[in-house]
Amino acid sequence: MKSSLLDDLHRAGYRLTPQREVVLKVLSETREHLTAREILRRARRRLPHLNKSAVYRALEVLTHLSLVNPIDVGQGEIQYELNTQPHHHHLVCQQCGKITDIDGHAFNALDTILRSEYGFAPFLFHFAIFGVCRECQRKVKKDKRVALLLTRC
Amino acid sequence: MKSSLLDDLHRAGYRLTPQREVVLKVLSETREHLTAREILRRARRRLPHLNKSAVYRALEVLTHLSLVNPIDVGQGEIQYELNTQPHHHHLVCQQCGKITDIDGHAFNALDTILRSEYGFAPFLFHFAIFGVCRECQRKVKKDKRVALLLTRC
DNA sequence: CTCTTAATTGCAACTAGTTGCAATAAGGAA
DNA sequence: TTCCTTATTGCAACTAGTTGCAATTAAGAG
Repeated sequence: MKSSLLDDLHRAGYRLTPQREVVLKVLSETREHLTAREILRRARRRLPHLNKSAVYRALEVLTHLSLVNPIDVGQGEIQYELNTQPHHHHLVCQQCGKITDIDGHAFNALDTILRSEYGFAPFLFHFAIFGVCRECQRKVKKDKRVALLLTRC
Repeated sequence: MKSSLLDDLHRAGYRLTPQREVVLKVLSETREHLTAREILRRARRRLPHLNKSAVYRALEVLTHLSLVNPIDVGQGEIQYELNTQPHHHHLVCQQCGKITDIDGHAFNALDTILRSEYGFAPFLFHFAIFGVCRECQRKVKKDKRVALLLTRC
């Protein structure tokens, strides 16, 4: 795994640094989504003087190599996960914050249309889609503001 | 239009303030996408002591009322536009930055699947989809880093 | 192994956007 | 109109994330 990472980096003109290695290692030790702050905290156990810029820049490179997925759930900090199962997405409920993972097939038709009609090659892995989950749809009728939002959709 | 805005606000429990009015007025005077900073700059011509927090909070409320669409093109500042034509989306080329507007029909299948299979009511208006446009797809083969990214999709 | 050079890091300053709170003001009731 | 309640504002401090730059270091060449 280490040599394959090295190859990936070199093929793309990057260098293998301890900072990049430790960021990837932290992500590979959990199945959770981690924020950059949490990644920094855990990575410092191994590399105590690691700087937050290095973490953000490592995450950028690893994302570029498709080893890591950033997930913006619209609640402040961006979350990162290792790209193990490709083509899954996230449904983010704007009422309760619950995140549901779904596989990629829901996006097949969209992908086809964008490529054929617009000649556009979309990056459709790891999308966050905002909306209201089943449970919250029952509750929202009590909330005037949310009800207004839903009627406009 | 002003009385309809007032109704919309009141129905949702909000108040009509000069700050909210001037933010909407600025957006209604252009067809461009404006950043919060630019909205503040233009709004201060009418309301010189307007504060940036008020602009962000007004944009939040107007978005909630579906009068304004925020568009995150992934390049720093979020852009805002008046919600005149509903259900259009934005294809953002990550190579050249070009933004192409598309109508909503490409999302119909996705919407149907999310509702029927997951019971999830998605907010699918005004999506920004990242990818590579037709023109840039011809150029990227020269760039090792981008080529690697494309082969992984 | 040493040299070289260009990628990368750490740092500090910066940006966009958010938040807590006291002061203000919208707007309904009398 | 005046009063009252509560939403909203302005401000200042804060957060997540970015950037410019000098110092460091990966890694290929000799």
